[in-house]
Amino acid sequence: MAEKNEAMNANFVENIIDGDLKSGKYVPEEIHTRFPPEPNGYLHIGHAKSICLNFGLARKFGGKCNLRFDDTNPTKEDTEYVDSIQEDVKWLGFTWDDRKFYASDYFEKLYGYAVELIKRGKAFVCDLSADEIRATRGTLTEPGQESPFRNRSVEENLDLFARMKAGEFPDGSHVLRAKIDMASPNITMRDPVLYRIARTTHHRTGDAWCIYPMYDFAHPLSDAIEDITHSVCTLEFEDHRPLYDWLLESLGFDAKRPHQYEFARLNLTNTVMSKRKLRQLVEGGYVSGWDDPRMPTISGLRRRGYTAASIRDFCERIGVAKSNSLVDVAMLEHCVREDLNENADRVMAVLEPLKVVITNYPEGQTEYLVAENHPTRGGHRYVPFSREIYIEQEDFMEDPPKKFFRLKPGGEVRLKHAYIIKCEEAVKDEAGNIVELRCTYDPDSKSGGAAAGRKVKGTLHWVEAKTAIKAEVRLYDYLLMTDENGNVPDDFLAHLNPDSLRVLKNALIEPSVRYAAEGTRYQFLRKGYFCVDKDTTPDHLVFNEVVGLKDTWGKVKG
RNA sequence: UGGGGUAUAGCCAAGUUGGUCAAGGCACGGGACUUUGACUCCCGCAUUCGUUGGUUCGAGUCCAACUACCCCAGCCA
Repeated sequence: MAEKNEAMNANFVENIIDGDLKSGKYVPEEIHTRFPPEPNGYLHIGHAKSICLNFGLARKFGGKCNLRFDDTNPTKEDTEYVDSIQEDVKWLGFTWDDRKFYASDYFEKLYGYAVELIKRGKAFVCDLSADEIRATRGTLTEPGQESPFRNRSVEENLDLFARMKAGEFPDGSHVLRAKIDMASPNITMRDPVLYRIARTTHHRTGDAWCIYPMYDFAHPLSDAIEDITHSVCTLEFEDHRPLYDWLLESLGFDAKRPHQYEFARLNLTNTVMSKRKLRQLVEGGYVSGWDDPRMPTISGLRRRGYTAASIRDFCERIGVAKSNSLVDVAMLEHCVREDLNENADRVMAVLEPLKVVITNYPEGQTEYLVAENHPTRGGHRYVPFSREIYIEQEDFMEDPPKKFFRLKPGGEVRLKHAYIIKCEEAVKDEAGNIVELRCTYDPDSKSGGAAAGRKVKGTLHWVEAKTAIKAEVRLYDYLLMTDENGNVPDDFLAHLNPDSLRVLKNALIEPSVRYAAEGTRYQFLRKGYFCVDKDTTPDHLVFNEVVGLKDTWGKVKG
């Protein structure tokens, strides 16, 4: 299925690792990456790209990939998220074995490194307020000014830092800063803050600490502690690489220390990807939750019916590079279609039913017709057929355009797995709406029968009236509308698609799916792929549309 | 007259040290097949690699200048 990518091109990170292997810097087993989410939100398809890259690299080279929660900011983090993140990574098909770590595991060691940095004269405690630090940082074009506390003695810094840790100072009164260069053109290097005081209960360390390391300090050291060789992150951290290197070198890590490499994050058409915007959609009630099937979250895609394999395949196909890009969501859809075409059983469901009475079919008779479950993988089931059936409303037109291969007055059409029928009459109500079709069937045209060879142009799906199961079917369209370039404008809430969800309460489905388990995926013949939703109960089936079938006719008729 | 990045078809994206190199996928168009207008299968889709110069027998690949876009002034990550 979706994993036949041996021929895929290597991305630039693989090339770098290849180089490190060829130069003898590392042997394959040493290649070590990590996926470092902050547990402050749900994972989305953009994270999937990073997960596939990091775990994929380790798998490809025979190394390891750690799962590491970057939990250095207790004000935003919660165990709710660490649980969902683990579930999502596992579901995507990756394992960290016994290598689940937390930056908070290293708080003690990190503190030690900070002390060492002070001893080496490369960090100092600064008493400036946040506002003062900001005011003295300079601008993009002007250098900053050195803090008046920059030249404190090592002893004084050690004492102050210990007292920060001991809780002697109020939040915000002191920070530990690296002593680098206030005139650096790279703002990240202008004596960056390494530790801040925050009396917040941490989801894992509780109230043990009142000082917490900043990402820039914790990340490179966590990487080093775990023997990470290739620390892959997104483009916006490119400016931080000099600091990453400075810290490791200042603390004396050797030539095999970790190195940071950056790639472009994923952008998708018709989608927003930032945690902030996704949160707005959830909290504003625009969607039903983080796992709303229209959300680009892993949990949303999973509920929608996307397979893990199709998401992995997608991540493989889009590649990994350094240029900002916007991937057409059609690529993602293509990946599920390909997977489900191969792996989903076919079944017949009529989404918007129109009753058909076959007038020359014996009243009270029911026959069970053989129906293949899959065109190439085989398997079969029996579907009931009798005098009254339902077809799709859109499959009948009283006055159709040219090339309409479906039912029309006097026209013939094949019923999949069954007979050829001919439309004799369209029955209307007082308002002129077509409410029922009266047809005749050709008994010799039975599917698989001796005289089944007769060809008619169209083939329709259908369900038998008495045995059909009523179901709720949820049809989806893109949550957001885009401009001509495929971009969702910044005021995305003004571009919500009002028709992103359509609920059909009167769909009718063949009886074979009555006991389908949550998560089961089918192809509803001629319509698309559908997945049993978790809202399903023993007497109420609910399906989500995963993705529609490609529809050439839809394009023709416009 | 801050720094860091990126520019190859509508969208992703390959192009090792310059020499049939303009891969592949998505989308799109045409055709074949079809008891899913699906699938599958053919065929088409950049004389051109952001621009302009230059080096060279030869440049997407080297040099120069220019242009466009993205990121950075959290005690967020």
